[in-house]
Amino acid sequence: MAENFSRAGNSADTTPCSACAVRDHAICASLDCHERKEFIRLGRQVTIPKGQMLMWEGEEAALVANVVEGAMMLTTSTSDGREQIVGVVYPSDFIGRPFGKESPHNVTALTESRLCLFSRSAFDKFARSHSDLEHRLLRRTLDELDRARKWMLLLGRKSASEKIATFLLDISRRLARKDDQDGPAPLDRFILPLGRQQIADILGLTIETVSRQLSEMKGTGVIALPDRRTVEILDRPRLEALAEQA
Amino acid sequence: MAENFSRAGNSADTTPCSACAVRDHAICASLDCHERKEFIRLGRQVTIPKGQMLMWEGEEAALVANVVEGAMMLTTSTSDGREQIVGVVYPSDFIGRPFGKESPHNVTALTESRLCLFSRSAFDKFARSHSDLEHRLLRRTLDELDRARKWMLLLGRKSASEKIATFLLDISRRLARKDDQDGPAPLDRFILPLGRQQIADILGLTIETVSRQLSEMKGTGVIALPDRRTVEILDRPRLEALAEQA
DNA sequence: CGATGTCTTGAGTCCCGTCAATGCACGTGG
DNA sequence: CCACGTGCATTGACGGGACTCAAGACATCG
Repeated sequence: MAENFSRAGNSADTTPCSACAVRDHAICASLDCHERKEFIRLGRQVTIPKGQMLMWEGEEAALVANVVEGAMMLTTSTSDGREQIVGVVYPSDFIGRPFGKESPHNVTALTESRLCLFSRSAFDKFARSHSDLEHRLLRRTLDELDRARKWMLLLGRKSASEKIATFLLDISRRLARKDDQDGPAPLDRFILPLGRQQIADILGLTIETVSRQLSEMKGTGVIALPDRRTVEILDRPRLEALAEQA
Repeated sequence: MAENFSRAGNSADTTPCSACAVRDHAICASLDCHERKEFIRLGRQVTIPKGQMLMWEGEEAALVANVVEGAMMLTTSTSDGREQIVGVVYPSDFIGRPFGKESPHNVTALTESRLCLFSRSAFDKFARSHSDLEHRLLRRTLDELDRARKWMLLLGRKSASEKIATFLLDISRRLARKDDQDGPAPLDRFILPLGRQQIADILGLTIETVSRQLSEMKGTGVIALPDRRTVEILDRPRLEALAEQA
């Protein structure tokens, strides 16, 4: 299934990890030099083109991966086609469903992405015998759970304008460490890895409502929209007020 | 803080676990006899009265626990008081935030509940040195994450009637193993551990909409409502159709 | 330069939230 | 025992916020 992805790893390079940008942030950080060599032999580096799906909801969960570069989304949908994005992952994040039979959601590349890809069965076995790796995966999963639950408050209880404001603040924080090597300060200007429809699918809105709310905020001078993919936050305090920050 | 909870453990009983109903389902199942004795010494059994809050959002995450009996809810709220229930836990489920500084949500007893309570720091230390326990906690957390993400689809994309139908089916499945020792078959008649407002807070609706939808379903003969806390599913296939099961 | 996909804007509708009154069960005390 | 208060739940009337449907604008690319 994944055989047609281009192999990015150069076979002359014995340790692709040494040049890895996310080595110290991903779950691999728990491994020492020797373990890492063993681990890397189980997987391979692949590049996924924008828009390509890597895992399917309900299919066998055959793969897991670390995101090295790019952005991907996790989605589910109802039988009649309504979609909901249930997560967006960035470099150093982990994807796939360890210790599970089937994938609980679709995984699709939002931008061209580089991954460190493993078969789930090999990963599971390795993880079970390296408890530091499991520990790190546990912490990551607990963080993801917190994030998902916080998002449930947004989906269930916030208005369209609050949703948009919260989304912009959230993404400005999450993009901070990646696009520029800017430190942890949130960005005031960034390029969305998502189109309008995808923003709608994250927030539980329609594309028209997203568009209208963004135009509204542009009109009141809270943000600027230099082009359709770029957002500039002009008045962060006002945006935070709109988001009803908890 | 938790000093005023009644101690349920009888000091003459050296192994409260031997009589524990959830011993083989909770994370403790990963421990052998010796480990379990060591583990139990770190914690204590407590009983929480209905309505009592055990953890507060944003407060220091000082406690973790296994639920032995009863039901509890996890909630968050906006600064202006809108509430969202982000999880409901039943016997054998785990609560609290290991390896974290602060609790990400409130935890409140829906019914009188018995817990196996631990200080987080002691639990963290014990878990770090017992990787089977951590493994089991990891699996549980991954399951919870799947569940939370599935709920995001409901919150973001489903209509009021679909929400109610999905909720009823979900709770009939989750109550099955506990109320009666009935096996895994979902119940067709059960007592809600939640009031109307709490159902609304789970589904991202208002109490009035919940009430109207339930009355509607009662009117069409899909369910019966013998009293305000009891639900009887009369026509499960039709209820499943209403839920737009994925 | 069309062709196509994406986004914006407008007009109209409807679902669900809001406000308000009523109903029902339960407990307390006169 | 009934009167009364309290806390939930139900039901109705109404309005508004977000969805739906439908053009039109804009960008990108062959």
